[in-house]
Amino acid sequence: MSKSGRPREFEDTTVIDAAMEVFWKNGYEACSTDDLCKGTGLGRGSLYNAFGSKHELYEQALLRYHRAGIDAQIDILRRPGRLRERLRALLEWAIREDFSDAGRRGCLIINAAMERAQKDPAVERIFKQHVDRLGQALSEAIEEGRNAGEVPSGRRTSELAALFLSSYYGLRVLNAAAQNRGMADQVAEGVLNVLN
Amino acid sequence: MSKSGRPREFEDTTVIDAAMEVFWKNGYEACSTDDLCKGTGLGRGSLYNAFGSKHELYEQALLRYHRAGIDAQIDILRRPGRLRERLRALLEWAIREDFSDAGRRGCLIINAAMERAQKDPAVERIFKQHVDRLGQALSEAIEEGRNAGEVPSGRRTSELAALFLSSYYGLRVLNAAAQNRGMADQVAEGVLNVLN
DNA sequence: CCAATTTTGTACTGATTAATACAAAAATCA
DNA sequence: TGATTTTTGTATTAATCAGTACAAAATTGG
Repeated sequence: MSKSGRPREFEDTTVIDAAMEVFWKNGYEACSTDDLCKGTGLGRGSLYNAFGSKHELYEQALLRYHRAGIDAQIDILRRPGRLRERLRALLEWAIREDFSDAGRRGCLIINAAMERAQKDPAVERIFKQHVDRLGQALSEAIEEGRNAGEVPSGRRTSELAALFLSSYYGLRVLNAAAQNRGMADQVAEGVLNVLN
Repeated sequence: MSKSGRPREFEDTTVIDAAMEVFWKNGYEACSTDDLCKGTGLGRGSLYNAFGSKHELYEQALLRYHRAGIDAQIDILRRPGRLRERLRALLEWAIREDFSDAGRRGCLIINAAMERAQKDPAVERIFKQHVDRLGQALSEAIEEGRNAGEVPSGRRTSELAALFLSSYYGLRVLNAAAQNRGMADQVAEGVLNVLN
């Protein structure tokens, strides 16, 4: 064991959460290491000593957001009840997020993917995993709904899942950029009526 | 009239197109005025003399992309034929764009909106206009399809248009970030089967 | 208490940023 | 031709960038 030395004055997860807020608000390129110091309350020495670089901290923030977010979404999809109500709950959760007072930040994973997936393998990997897991959970929910007779025949699960997935991401993009609550509600209505 | 002085050695539209490519590839924050000089072939003097600032050039590039893009999309939706085929043509056009050799740039308007709509009124305005006009054209096409008996009854036009719109933007986001051709085709299939 | 170790804050680095200053170049008009 | 005007390229600016150097501070083990 190494001699322990001066103890850290912060919790890693607390700092990562604070950094997440900074990246969420500004994006990666438009946020400086100084913004991160101010947002986390750490000095440069501590921040670089603990996390190595702006990019490593970004990865940790994204990963943490990804894990918490995907769990929340999957939980909603696995709650008891009819398929239609579970899908509605997911859409309403997203709309609530996108129109919250926190101010138009959208979904950090989508923001990051649009800004950086093309040139940042870590971002691409996390986004793909996020999409994969949500798609998987959607497929399972739809299968259950089918077994309960809640899915119109003649529609494949994979195709319905793809439709929901794209609508869901489209909804979140429209929400983040256009902030039109009426349109958001119409999207949700249109999506759910696919099950009629 | 002012005395004419030394004539410009470039065409404005050509330079804006070149700048568009630079912004498209890099985004706004991650591209420097030097990148723009190299991409357009102009020196700093010419560039600033003609366009004023990085941001003004960005606006012009976005506006030009917006106008050309929305016209192309609306043209596709107004072509003769059944509604289903017109929608398919639009989706296939988008997929072709997103998987072209030009390399994973996605839709410049969506990229710009995700990066900047929140803090840049010009970007927000252009994005909203883009969405509005595409939504309008979708509604008109759906109405025509309805009159031709191609739309299942019990579905409102506004709601179908919102569903197509969100799916369309979601598709483009998924394409840009995940580059999964199989998923793209499934989305298209799922969207079109809403008309069954 | 002291050597060893780690964290912390600050000062600093060289690179890059958007934008400007300005003189030379190239045109028009008288 | 020469006064006037605009464009062009280059040099330069002040600010900001991500990251580092390093000594003081704070801990543990002996």
